[in-house]
This record gives sequence, structure tokens and C-alpha cells, in this order.
Amino acid sequence: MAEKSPSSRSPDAPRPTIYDVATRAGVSKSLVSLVLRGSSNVSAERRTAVETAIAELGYRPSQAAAALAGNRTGTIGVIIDDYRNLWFVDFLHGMQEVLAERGIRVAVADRSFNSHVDASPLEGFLAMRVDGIVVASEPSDEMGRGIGVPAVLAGNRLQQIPGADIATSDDRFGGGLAANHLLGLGHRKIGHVTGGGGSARERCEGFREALRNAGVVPVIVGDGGTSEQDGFRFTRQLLLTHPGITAVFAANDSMAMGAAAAIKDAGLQVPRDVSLIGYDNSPLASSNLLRLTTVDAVNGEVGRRAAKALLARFDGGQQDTVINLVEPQLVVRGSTAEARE
Amino acid sequence: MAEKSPSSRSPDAPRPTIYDVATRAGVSKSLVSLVLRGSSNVSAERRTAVETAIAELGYRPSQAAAALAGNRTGTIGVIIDDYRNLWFVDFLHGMQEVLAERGIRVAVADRSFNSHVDASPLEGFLAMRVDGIVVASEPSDEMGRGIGVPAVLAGNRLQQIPGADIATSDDRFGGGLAANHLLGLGHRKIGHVTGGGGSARERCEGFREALRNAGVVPVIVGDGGTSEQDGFRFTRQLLLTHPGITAVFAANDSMAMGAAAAIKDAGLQVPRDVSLIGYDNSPLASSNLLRLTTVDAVNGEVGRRAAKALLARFDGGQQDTVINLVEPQLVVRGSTAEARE
DNA sequence: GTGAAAGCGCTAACAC
DNA sequence: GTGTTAGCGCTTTCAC
Repeated sequence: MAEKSPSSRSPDAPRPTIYDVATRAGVSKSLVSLVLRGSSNVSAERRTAVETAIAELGYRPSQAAAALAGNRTGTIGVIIDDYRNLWFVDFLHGMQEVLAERGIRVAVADRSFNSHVDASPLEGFLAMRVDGIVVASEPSDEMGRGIGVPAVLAGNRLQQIPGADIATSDDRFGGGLAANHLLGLGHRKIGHVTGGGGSARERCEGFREALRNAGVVPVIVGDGGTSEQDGFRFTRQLLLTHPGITAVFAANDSMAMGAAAAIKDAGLQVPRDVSLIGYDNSPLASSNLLRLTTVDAVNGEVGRRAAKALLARFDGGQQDTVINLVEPQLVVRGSTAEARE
Repeated sequence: MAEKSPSSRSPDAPRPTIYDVATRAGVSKSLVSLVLRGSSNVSAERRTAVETAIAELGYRPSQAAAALAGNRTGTIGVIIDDYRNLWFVDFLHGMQEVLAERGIRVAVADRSFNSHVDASPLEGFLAMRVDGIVVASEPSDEMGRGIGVPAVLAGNRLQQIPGADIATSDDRFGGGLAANHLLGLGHRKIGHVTGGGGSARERCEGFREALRNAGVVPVIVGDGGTSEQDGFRFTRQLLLTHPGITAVFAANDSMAMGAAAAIKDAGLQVPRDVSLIGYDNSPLASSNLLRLTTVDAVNGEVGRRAAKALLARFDGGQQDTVINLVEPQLVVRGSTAEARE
């Protein structure tokens, strides 16, 4: 009998099941299940027999069947705002780092994701029976009454979700970091281009407060938008109405890029005439074109904390919700300099 | 008896099943199943009864059970290279547009996704029993022998996957577009900063060919990298070794951003001294800082084609693989100008 | 139109 | 240690 390689299995042959593996290995199906789930109560011999059979058959356990029988999917759902907001990338890696030990999968959905099928990403995940949810976006109204499964809210602490833990970078602290950096360079006439979300508000608050302690009142502009275009528009306005400004803090790196354009268009130079500081430490910030001083939210750590909080709920079910605050870090590059005169 | 709102269901009460819905609506479970799947063979009366019961109970069908019983998940998996390569965003939207009519879900995974649990994103999707796969990245070795389910390869046509259709933007044509634009502006001394992947190679080929037809031979640099840093590094080198160059074509907008930095550092101006053209029409290109002339791959349309190809395989199972080529479009902004002298 | 019944491929008690 | 036995919550013939 010819050895059949897994990939040579004819396309419409039924997939091998745990039954087939058991037969081929000469054991029972529950023994196969045990091997699959890494039980220690299996003799080495039989274990290898099973593993060989699995390999020969090209067997892949059905997640659907496992989820149905086991009453858990081993997957947690992450709801993000927009794929273009890249902060979730580091966040996700942080999560995976700690989820690795438990073999838990992650599924990601943005707001418009599968909107043609599910009422919302949350609905989609709940139908999927995820074991937990991470809301890495502004919470939606439907979350107001809580989520039926363990949940943590990430990247935001202005809003709340009943019963959900929180893991976030301390944006308020980060705003202070930016302020103190500019202050330390001697700046006194300072503008801030802010955005709409909870993070932007926190950053703004922290920034204002730190400046206030030094007796400085910044000029603040913005109408909610957080794009490069918004940064451009408002910085231009800022420069027009307050020509004496020597430093600008943008609520994120994209807006800082827009600010850089406005500064350039005004015939000024960064950092000679105007110091510029962003937030996020995105690839934009490290680009050679901007070499932007910025604040790093350390999102990998935020992801680690979020995952740990979720695992704690899986295990223990502690009652009171905990707030994990991660301390951001200033990253100094070439876009800030001492104030002149 | 008090009306129980769905969300007031106590956290560890068992989820309502199709059984509970049937009982409450006074029908059989198969009738509920029919309503769920939108069958027309149900009287309006009973349909409303079922719908009411569903709403009252806060019932959500279990995808796991449906997948197991129905032998299909109604989900297709999309494998991308890296979340930071944003071309997949428009691509995904295009896919969803056509998948909407069929109520099919999409799941996304990047290369490192769940790497702690699955051997590869492909493995993960196969274990999940997706109904189809879209490979929106360079195919990996494991795909060399084909994928067990309907598949389409997107964004690439240099490599192949046995049995998989192809949907991609015509990168070669796009390269020609860039070349002809520069040629039309009178440029003759032209540099090209290229990258490693299949797309970059195609763009390069199309670019070279169009220039050759005009008797122009470009200076080509690059070593595989495609980041802003790579664009910076190689453009600097280009400018050093070939000071007479009046135009640069970068294989993507990120590299073009790096190129812009190098040009600026060399004391030159875009577009006065050097015209610059990118590829992708990313947010970078439309930024006020770059105002970059670029080539739009029209990825939304590529996504639509990919989804259609997959649906065709679901339905018909045509045998020969088809190649869908979408024609890119030139987007002229402020970074290109007539050659001087 | 509607209901009954037989699984889908697993996991988890439990008995051996 | 290993095998047996029930289901998990659906879809889907097939009768009625």
C-alpha cells in the first residue's frame, strides 16, 4: 500500500476525523483527544503512535467541534477602531506574548468589519463564542450594559464598561512629559493641536496641567479630527493667529506631520524657528523626513497588561475591576530645540 | 412574571439555545433554524413569534454548532503580510462589498498572527475550517502544493499557488504609468529606488520597459528593503553617484518619503530640482508635507475581483485558474514638475 | 408548512 | 493508563 502524503488527499475526500486517527493508531478516540490536549496520562508509545497517525493522515482538529464540546473557543476577540491606527500592532504583539503560554488565540476586528453580516464586531465575537473581549477602541453604546464575557477596555480610561478591567497608557502623564520637555528647552509660547478621542483629551489635560505649574498657558486648537489634514489646518491657523509661538505639541504623530507641513508653508523651519513634538512614536516619527521628538505609549506593555487582566478573570474571577496604567516614555529626536532669544 | 431584558440575564446562566427559542415561540427547533436562515417557507405569524422569542431571550446562534452541523463556516480567511502595509485595508473593503450579498464573513491574520498557537496563519484558518482562503501576501512554501480549499492569490502574480486564482493590480502597467509621466515632463536622467517583493519587481520591469522605448536607461538602486529608511539610504546614494538625476521613482510611498528626506538633505528641492513619484496612493502621498504624485493600485477593485473569484469557485468549481488584472491609475500631485534646462 | 430524528467531530465524565 | 458514554447546539433529510 502506497504511503499517502497528507497533501495528496483528494480534494473532496472527507477530512480525517479523530476517529480515523484512533483507528489508524489502534487506540480509542478519547486517547487521541488526550494527546491533542497534551495530557500527561498517556504512555510515550501510544503518544507516538497517535502523532504518527496524525501526521500521516494530515489530520487537523476541528475547532468548531472542539468549541462546541468543550464550551470554550480558546480565542479572545480584539475590537479595534481602524486598521489605519497602527497602535494596535504593538498592543497585539504584547497580548500574544502573554497569551502564548496558554495557547489562546486572538481574533481582530475593526469597526466596519463584517458589518454586512454582524450588527457590530462585538455581536460577531459573541456569536463566535469568544472566551473574552478586548475593546481597543472607544466603547460603543451597546457596551454600556456590560459584555457577557470577561472583558478589558484598552487605550482609554475616560469611558468605562461595567465589569471590564482597564489597561491603558497613562496619556495624562504623557502629556506632562511633552510639556516638561518643551519647558526644559525654554519655550513659553506654546501651541497644542488636539483631537477628539479620550486619549487626546487626556494628553491635552496632562499637557495643560504641567504648563500651568510653570505659569504657562498654551494656545489650544482642534475640532475633533486627528488626521494629518487636521494637524495641517489647525497649525496653519495657530501660526496665523499667534505668530509668536515657538513650540507645537500635536496629539499624535500624524497630526504632527501635518503641523510640520504648515510650519514649512509658513516659511519657518523645524526646529530652528518652531519646535515640534508628536505622540505615539509611530514609523512616521522615526522617518528621516521628520525625525520627530515624540512620546511612546509603550503599547506592547499595555497589551501584556490587558492579556494578563483577562487571564486573571478567566482563572479567578476577582470582583472589582482593576485599572492598569502604563507609564509612557519621551523619545527625543531632532524636531525640538532650545527656544531662541 | 417580570420581562427579562437580554442583558439582564445573569452572567453564568446557560446561554439560550435554539431549543429555548422554540419552546418560547411554541414551535419546533427546526422551524427556528429555518427562520434564522431566512427560509421563505415559514408563515408570517410563526416567523414573528420566533423573532420575538429571539429578541426576548437575547438569543445568539452558536457559530460553532452551525459550522459543525452545516459543514461550512461562512467565513473566508485573508492572510496578509503585515498590518503596517495598509494596502489590505481598501482591499478588504472591496471584498466585503461583494461578500455582503452572500452573508459571508471575513477573518484576517498577518504572518505573525497567533504564531504561538498555529504553525502558520494558513494552518490556523484550515483548523478553523474556513470556506476559502485569500492569500494577500507573498505565498509561503507550505502553499506550494496547493491549499485544500478554494483559494485566490492577491496582489502578486509572479509566484503561483496550484489551483488558486489570481487577483492583482497590474504593477507592470503601473510602472509604465510612472515612466511615461516623467518622460512627458521631459525627464531623461532618472533614478529608481526599488524593493524586494514581487510587486516591486513588476513595477521596476514596467518602468524600465517604458523608459527603454524612449531610449532612456534609469539608474536602479535597492537591496530588497522597502521601508522609509531604505528609500532614504538608496536615494542618498543615488544622488551622490549620479548628481545629474532630475527625477526619482520610488517603489512605494514609504520609500518615496525616505527619498524626499534624502533630496532635502542634499540641499535640493522637490519638485524644483528633483521630481519624485511614489506608488500606492497611501495617506502619506496625500499628506500636505509630501503632496506626492503616485500610482494608485485601485485595491478596492482588486478586493472585489478576489471575492468574486472565490464565490465563483464556491458555486461552479471552474477548473482553470483565472488571472484578474486591475489597471492602476496615476495620481498627479505636486511632487513632479517639468525637467529644467 | 411543520416536526422528528439523525448526526457533525469533538470533550469530559466516568467506569474499567 | 485506557476505553465508554453522553452530549455540546445546531443543520438537514425525511415524513407528515
